[in-house]
Amino acid sequence: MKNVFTFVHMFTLAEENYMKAIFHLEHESAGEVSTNAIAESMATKPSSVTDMIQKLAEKKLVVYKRYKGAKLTEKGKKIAANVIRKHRLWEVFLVEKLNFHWDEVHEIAEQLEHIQSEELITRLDKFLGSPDFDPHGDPIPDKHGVLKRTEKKLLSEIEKNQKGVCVGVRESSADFLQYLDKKKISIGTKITVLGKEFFDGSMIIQVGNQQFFISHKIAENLYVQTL
Amino acid sequence: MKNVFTFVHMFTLAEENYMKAIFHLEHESAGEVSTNAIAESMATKPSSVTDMIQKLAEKKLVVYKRYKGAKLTEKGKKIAANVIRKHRLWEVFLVEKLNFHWDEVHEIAEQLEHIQSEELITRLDKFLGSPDFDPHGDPIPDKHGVLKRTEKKLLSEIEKNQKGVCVGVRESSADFLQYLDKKKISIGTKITVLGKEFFDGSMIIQVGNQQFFISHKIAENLYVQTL
DNA sequence: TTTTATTTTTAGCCAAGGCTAAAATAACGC
DNA sequence: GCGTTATTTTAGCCTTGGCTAAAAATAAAA
Repeated sequence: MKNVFTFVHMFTLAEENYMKAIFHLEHESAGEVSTNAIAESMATKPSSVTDMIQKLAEKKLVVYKRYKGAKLTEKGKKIAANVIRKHRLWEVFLVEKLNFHWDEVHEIAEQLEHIQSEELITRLDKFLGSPDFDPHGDPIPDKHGVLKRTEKKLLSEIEKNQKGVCVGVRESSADFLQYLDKKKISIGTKITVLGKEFFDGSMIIQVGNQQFFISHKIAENLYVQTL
Repeated sequence: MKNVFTFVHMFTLAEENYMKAIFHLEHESAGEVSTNAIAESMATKPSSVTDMIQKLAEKKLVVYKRYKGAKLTEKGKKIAANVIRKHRLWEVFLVEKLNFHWDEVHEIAEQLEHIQSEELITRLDKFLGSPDFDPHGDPIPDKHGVLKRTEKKLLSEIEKNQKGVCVGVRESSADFLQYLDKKKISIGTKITVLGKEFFDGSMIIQVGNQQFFISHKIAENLYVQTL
């Protein structure tokens, strides 16, 4: 079977970015995605978003009804997943091969994800050993656009005395990633919840032989797989 | 000393492509580069070129006088050399690491050369072992924009019974590169001129243990270093 | 249900980077 | 030197993807 991403049409940088944003927003909360939500996530204006989703609707990449938000079509979903696949593969490259730190790669991958060559991605994937996850623990869609679903929970959701292994981050700002580094937390790190405060959701956790306090804000941005 | 390519301003894709084209044309024949020549090399219209070189002139990237063509300033030259540096480093990556063939890499490198991150290029260069030449034998400018000058001649310029080692190609179309492959000629291949026809410039050459005829057109597109 | 607030869309404008057609300048041939 | 030809520039238009301001639709509150 031929690679699903062999499209006749190419898409502009802007189009790809819109589809990617909508894809992410659909996964955060199911159903239609609002114009405002897209605008906010892309740091642009709602009026610009309306323009673009109308164009995408004409190209059958999203389903759109006035005032009712947008939703990717199957075709749109596959294109978005492919952009995300490229983004995450490049992040692996940057970290594994060029020794970048996980908080430095996002911006560069935002550019690399738009390079147009399926052959390039096929070879890059092979070169990297066909990784399943990017350096932040996010799953890499396969060449058909399928995302491996993982059994991950937010650290904030797990109970006192339970253990988990860090599998990803919900937010990947440099600030947050640098905080995690300072605390020696990275993908694969084992975390034990020693105490949990009901009032504000803060926790005392054990990482290696260190025990320390973390706020709810931290706990709700860290994905773990319970052990 | 700080890296010369640490510019405050970023340039658009179109601006970078124009500077690159002018850089190449200046190296083909010294002096000002004509509007028409730029247009032809970029497959665009002379009127579009006039527009752009006027913008580049305002930004002090080229020197321009109406009807007199354009010439890169020192700043423009450095920017162009940096784009070329990136292009050629990426070509090395594609061939050496991803096992692309030398006739497949140009298009992809045309896209990759515009990725903006000096740190990325610094690390890529190191990862590749700081190569001096790209897969077509073209020299890679150093981080200050300096091109190593090489003692290369066209095969068509060397005399009967002389030997040379192939160091590059003047033209790098897929057709030409595939012809060379068929004849088992690549960078590093030793070539001996067994005979040379004055009338049409054709030659009989020896490559490995094969002897064969080549036209002038081939000979004037192959760079060799005489032995 | 009516008013008010919020969200979304429309209308009209802007810059970048293309294009064509026509005008201006330079170069060539005699 | 003068007309013809080739090159270059200008003027005006187009598309993409932004923006603001105002209008319209929906949602929330009274």
